[in-house]
Amino acid sequence: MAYQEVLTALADPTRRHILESLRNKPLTVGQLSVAQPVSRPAVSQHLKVLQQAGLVNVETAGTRRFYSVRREGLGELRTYLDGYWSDVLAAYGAEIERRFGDENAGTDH
Amino acid sequence: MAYQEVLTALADPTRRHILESLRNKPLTVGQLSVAQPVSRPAVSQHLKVLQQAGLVNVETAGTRRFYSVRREGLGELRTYLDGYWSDVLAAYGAEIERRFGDENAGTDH
DNA sequence: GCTTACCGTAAGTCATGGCTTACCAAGAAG
DNA sequence: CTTCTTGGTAAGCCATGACTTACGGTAAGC
Repeated sequence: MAYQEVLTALADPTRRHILESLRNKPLTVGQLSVAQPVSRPAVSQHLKVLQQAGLVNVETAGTRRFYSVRREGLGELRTYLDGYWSDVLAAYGAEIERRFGDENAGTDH
Repeated sequence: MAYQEVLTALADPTRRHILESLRNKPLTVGQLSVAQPVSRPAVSQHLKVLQQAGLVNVETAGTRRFYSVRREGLGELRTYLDGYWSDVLAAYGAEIERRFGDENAGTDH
């Protein structure tokens, strides 16, 4: 749910591959497994991580479980990145000012 | 440089903490170290990873090295997220269409 | 020149996490 | 009811990577 968990979840190549597979439509664990180079239990474990990070949803249909991308999942990460981004930009401006403002003190450009 | 490396770099809590410290202004390795719960060499190693991921810049000043956030670094991650996001949104529309379009074929609501 | 501050690298230790096989539970099918 | 499919969980193995101490190399200060 927190952006930290999202980043941890997205750090693994297999999990990213799973998300890529879910990009177009919901799939079952079995369907996801055949597209992955790892075993089905491994996929299950990855799906658990993705779910806890809020990146996927599950929908049970009998014995099958359809996983789909949770659209709000990336929201928190995006919010964090936006905030960070603006701070970095402000810091960049301040750095410029500090350097060139100092070397020619008194100017107002 | 690739988004994979960015995600891997951002997955570590200490590296995120370092990036938080650099959020407002450039700092030396020593300055970064005192703010971290790990040793100075550990910080150096993390900075190497961050640099290879394109997330930080270095500026040498005598024996000191000032690290700062590389603004284009986050851009790559944003681009990746944006691309993925748009596809997911499109797939969501298609999924809605597939379900409600199918279960009542012929209607146009 | 000598010493001190700054910092990157090497080598080794140890925990984390990703993978496997084995197992178990629940619904579908016959 | 029995059998097959589907998939989550447990236990164990092993590679990766995060950390440490020790070292070396360069610039600054005296």
